[in-house]
Amino acid sequence: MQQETKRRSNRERSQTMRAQLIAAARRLFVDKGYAETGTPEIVAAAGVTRGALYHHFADKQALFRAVVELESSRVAAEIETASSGDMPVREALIAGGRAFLGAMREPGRTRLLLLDGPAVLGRAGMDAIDAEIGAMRSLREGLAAAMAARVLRPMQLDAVTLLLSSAYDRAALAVEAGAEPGDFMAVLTAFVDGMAAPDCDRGP
Amino acid sequence: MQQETKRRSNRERSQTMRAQLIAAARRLFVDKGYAETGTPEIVAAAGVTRGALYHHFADKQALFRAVVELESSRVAAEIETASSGDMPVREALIAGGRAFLGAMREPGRTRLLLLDGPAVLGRAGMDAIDAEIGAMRSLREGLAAAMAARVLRPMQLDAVTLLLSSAYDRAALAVEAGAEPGDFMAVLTAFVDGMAAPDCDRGP
DNA sequence: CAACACACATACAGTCTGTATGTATTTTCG
DNA sequence: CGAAAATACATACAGACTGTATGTGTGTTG
Repeated sequence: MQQETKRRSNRERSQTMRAQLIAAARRLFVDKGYAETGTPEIVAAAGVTRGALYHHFADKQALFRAVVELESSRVAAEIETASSGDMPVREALIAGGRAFLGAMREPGRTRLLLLDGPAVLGRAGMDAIDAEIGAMRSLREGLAAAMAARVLRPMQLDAVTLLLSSAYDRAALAVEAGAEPGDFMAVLTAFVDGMAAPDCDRGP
Repeated sequence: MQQETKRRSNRERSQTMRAQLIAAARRLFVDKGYAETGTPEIVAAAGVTRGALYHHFADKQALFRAVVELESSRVAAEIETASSGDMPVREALIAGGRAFLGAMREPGRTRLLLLDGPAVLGRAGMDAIDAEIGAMRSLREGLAAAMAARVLRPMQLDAVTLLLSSAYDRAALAVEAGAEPGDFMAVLTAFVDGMAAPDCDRGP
């Protein structure tokens, strides 16, 4: 009986330890929220001590940030997979939005990204993450393409992106709370069409 | 030199004490956020002890809820003052929205109502307050009137209210961060017009 | 005016965060 | 290869905070 979990390189040890801590923290942050989750509980769930945590992360907030960044990138990946095909810009926007709502049904994502995230990291901090590696990045690109193709009227891109993104966020929260996704998709589509170039052709 | 702050009725003592605690807590919650503000600091600012706090409020969260409810009602009052005149329903909606953005420039309101509020009280708890005594109440009524007047297409009222409300919230955050209010009002107006009844007459 | 309820202060127990310090393992380099 | 340095992690500690229990004085009530 040999213990094969010996002789590991430092890089590998760090990687797996960080992953373990992030995974354990994610579970608890999702279940109980950031404020109600203590670091002793996190390290117990990960099977290590607080020394490991504070060696790899500056503080509890830095660990939370790592959890949020990972989750945010996963949501973005799902969206880009769903809206990558070469479809018309308006339909790509709608498809991306639908994919976002689907991705946000993964349990805990709304709490991490829409409730605790802004409060713990600040709205600016959360926006920075969202705009760089999160869903807002895809949305912004889609909107820019739609404006370039004259499908949408020219408007301040930042403003449009923020407001539409925020509406999608709230829709994700409502859907999680049991609302009918169709009702919200209808309104979101109306929002998009409200910015359409003025030749007045809404769908059937 | 008589001390005239003697002989006070119990009801009056409670009222002023609650008001003092709420005012002191508001200042600190706004400056440092809910999590970073301790109850010792709050009672010191109010010139009393923690005994008073825990006599009038079940816990720190209950005090925060009282702060949020007061602030929420003040915002709603400003909105209803601004959109009460008998103007056309669409213009009343726009005016109410503008009043909301104005009211939210009062320092600290975005943090209380849009960042810490949802995280501390939960989205459902915050929605309950907002829908009953906050800005969402006015918005919902305005939208219902617009649909009844066939100015807006019939859509799920809850969905429309939530999504538009959320977009206004984000606009308030952006304006506070230094963005141009006009850019955001333009997009918000486009959202409203996207739900307009299909006779295709947007303003100039 | 006596009994009671209320408003508030003080004291205490438990828990959490961040840091300082100690130890074992890995990496670097003469 | 072996000593020195760096890294990974554990343990111990100080300070702070929350909520509760308890004590005291002031208004209220029968």
